[in-house]
Amino acid sequence: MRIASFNINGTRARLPRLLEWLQERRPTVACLQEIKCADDSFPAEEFEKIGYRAIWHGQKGFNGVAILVDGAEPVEARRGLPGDPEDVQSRYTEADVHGLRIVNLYLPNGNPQPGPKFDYKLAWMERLRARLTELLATERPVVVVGDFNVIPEDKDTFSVRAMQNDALMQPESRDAYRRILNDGWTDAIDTLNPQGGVWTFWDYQAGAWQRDHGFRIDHLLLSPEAADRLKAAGVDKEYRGREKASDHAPVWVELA
DNA sequence: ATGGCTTTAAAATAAAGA
Repeated sequence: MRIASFNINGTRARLPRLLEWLQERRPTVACLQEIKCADDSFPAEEFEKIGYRAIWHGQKGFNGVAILVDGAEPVEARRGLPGDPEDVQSRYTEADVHGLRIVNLYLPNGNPQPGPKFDYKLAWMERLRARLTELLATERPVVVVGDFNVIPEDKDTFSVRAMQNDALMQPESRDAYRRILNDGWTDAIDTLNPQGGVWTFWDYQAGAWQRDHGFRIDHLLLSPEAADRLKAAGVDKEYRGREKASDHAPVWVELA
């Protein structure tokens, strides 16, 4: 089965592109971020028409995550990241699909840094680590995907210098990501591409796509029970070059 | 680069993104 993650940057603006990708690539599970719509305006029926059932956690204007499953009903296991009752941003959802726990997240960007948005990002990452530790303890296959907004290492960006002051690659952001991995998660794309140079995001500005000025911030993390089943992982890069594309490309992992 | 585009919301600009 193939599990994909795609920051689509607006469901309505991107709907034809999204339906096209689903039909061409047919992932078993498609996790979406930045659906940018309220719960009652998510176009679930458009996905049902092509055979996908969905759960979603929307928010008017920005954020928002959804999990789509080919030919089966995702069973919602959690909505929202625990640890802060004051946090109302829609960035986290979990579902059970075919014996797997799927975690879909949209981690806060954190810019500008330093500042309250960066503090929120780091606090969110600690809350995430706490929740993922609970999931590791279940000793079940768990797949954690999404837009992490973290460039894990220097090999994951076209230019360290261009990004050096960005929240995505501050030492605090990287350390928090590393702490999560060290708990026992496998970064699927990094494991299969240890040399780096794999991008999942290209800015709309400054001809970043044309110059291949990208970086890797969309990640697929596997619990040990899921990592045992890892067959392949990759980026559907060509979708970034299409008309009205998102600034992210889909990423995916294939499990036995 | 002190955001060079692009989205949403909403009716002209503003916020947010990475």
